[in-house]
Amino acid sequence: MADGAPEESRVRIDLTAVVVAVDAGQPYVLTVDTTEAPGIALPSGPLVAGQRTLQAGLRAWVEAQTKCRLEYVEQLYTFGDRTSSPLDGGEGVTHRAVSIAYLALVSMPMEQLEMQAHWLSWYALFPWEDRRDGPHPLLGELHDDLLAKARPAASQAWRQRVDLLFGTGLLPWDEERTLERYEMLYNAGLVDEAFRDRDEPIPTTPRTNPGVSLAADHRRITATAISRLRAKIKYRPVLFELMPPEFTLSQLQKTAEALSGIPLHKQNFRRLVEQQNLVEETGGVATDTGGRPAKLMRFREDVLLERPRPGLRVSASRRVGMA
Amino acid sequence: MADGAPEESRVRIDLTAVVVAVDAGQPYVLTVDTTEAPGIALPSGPLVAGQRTLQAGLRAWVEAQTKCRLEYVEQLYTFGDRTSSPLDGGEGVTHRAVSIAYLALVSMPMEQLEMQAHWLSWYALFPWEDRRDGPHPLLGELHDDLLAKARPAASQAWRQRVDLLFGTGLLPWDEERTLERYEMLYNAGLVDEAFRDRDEPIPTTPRTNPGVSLAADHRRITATAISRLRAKIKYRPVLFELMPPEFTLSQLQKTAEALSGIPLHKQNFRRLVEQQNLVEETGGVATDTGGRPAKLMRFREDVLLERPRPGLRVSASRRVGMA
DNA sequence: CATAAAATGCTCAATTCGAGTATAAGGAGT
DNA sequence: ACTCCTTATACTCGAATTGAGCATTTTATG
Repeated sequence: MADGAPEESRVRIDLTAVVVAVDAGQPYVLTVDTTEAPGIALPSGPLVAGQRTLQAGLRAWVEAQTKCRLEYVEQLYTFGDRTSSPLDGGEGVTHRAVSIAYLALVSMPMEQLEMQAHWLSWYALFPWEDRRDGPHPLLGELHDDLLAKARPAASQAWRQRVDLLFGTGLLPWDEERTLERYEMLYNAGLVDEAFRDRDEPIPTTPRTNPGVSLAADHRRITATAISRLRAKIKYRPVLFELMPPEFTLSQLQKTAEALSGIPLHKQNFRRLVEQQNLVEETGGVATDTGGRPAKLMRFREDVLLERPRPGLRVSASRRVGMA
Repeated sequence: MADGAPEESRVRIDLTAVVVAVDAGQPYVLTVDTTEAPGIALPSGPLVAGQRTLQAGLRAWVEAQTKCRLEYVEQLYTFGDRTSSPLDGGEGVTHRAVSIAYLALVSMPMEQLEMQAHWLSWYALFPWEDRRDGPHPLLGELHDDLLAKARPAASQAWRQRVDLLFGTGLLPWDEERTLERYEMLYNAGLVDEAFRDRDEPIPTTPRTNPGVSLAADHRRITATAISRLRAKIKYRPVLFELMPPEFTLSQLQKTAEALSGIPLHKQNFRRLVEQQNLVEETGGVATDTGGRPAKLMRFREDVLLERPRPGLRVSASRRVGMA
């Protein structure tokens, strides 16, 4: 146990937020512009003395940088290994930064954000993760590029893993593996960060960087958030954190599809929501549907007390999405 | 973004490990004896300069303190809020510790541990979590004690939540909610740590502390590990990290039961394992079963490349366990 | 008033799942 | 060798869940 060794070094801790919102069926992350190279980053800042909890520190930073007030917040992961370059500051004290990342969900706020803050579509970061209209055209290219990276020796296992993650083959697409897919692309040198992190020039030869890059390891952190969120909507009612107080079942479905990136079977989706008793009618109707008006619903807060693990076990339609 | 403010404070980071092993159908955590009050703690130590990654630092500490070499390691959670007492050190530098907790799985090692290191049965820490022979006798008491804590105002919701977590009622037991149960007990002042953390004397009046206490927030960290592990065996083949190279299906089942704390239906368990193609026969048989010899199995490493989310979707027998 | 667009309701077959029954193959005791 | 006990393994059955599609209702639009 922690002998108070003199060698002990205090490191800097950054708090980083992936703030997610969905608007008009599109998912967004909250970003801030920076003056440095990549230009776009997640809101973040160092943990400072005054803050009573880590979360409080995070909220403060996000509000300061974006004027966005957080609601639901959960811890994601603590990064300390890779991208934070171990540039020692000098005399015995290590300056390596550890960053604690959080996932926050807000229902799209109408308030004006800070000037330098923007909502960035998360499929701008990961185009291949959007399969709502079938596999993304980019997927084929990525698949080929990845296979080209195989060292002949391990090529069998490599090929299998590529197929597993990017599934152009017989294996089903697993939408929760966003992080693993990003990491595979990173390791294969198919995203710009891979070169940037090693201070190599970004090659322009065979392809263009698929998706927008972010500062530091922020794109990786965002991938972590997506993986987590896509998994979590299946067993916890977090989806409702993204919804306005009243919504139609179609809007709810659109939100679920936006997050998971796959099309859902409409009738089965309703069945799921209803039999899980997640929502109740408000009495009102939405008439701007373009067809039969939809009943307005609200989340039943007390499901949290009733059901052991409420959530929407969404799964892709078998046909659709494989078009 | 992180303006290099002078106010910025460097905090101390502890790396803490929950090392899990299963032996003879019983789950254990690796502990070290300390000289301070609670006497027992998880292996842990501060993050120091030399270590290249957080995991490497963790492995080093655990090996140094226990002589146990880690295999599978995954990050659990970063604690910074609660129990780490915010005793400021003085002059502008905060001494609050953040601790990054890891879950490690090893197949029970035969090597001798360090003197002060021991394997502690995790149900010594959380007796109520073991329902392999039906609900633990302690559960009734806990349930009553918890209900007694209800402020009359919120009593309805409180009662529901108690029932949801400790389910003496109609709701099914959710073995994954170990952490939430521990936290409820903590908040209700039913575990000793609740008083210790506030420097209050530990009351002896109504009851005895259910389960063994650990140093600092280590019991909470262990609860987090259990929750995570119980969830994870359902969708990733982590169970095999705890098994010897060859094993029988019964041993595998015993291990699954040890972790999840619930009895499983034997025939269905085999069906699951087989249809998931998680294992293959080695050819050998185990004759020390006390009955018909069992075929020896080994884990099929390549399932990691084949199936999208291999795991054992274990679920309790409906009858058994409610005895 | 016909038509299009959604919303909502219902059916059906294929799996999956919980549970139970039946059979096989050893060892221990007589 | 035979009986009994114990565990392993095989197979069956009904209920619940799930993927998919068809049918009907209710609006707005032209």
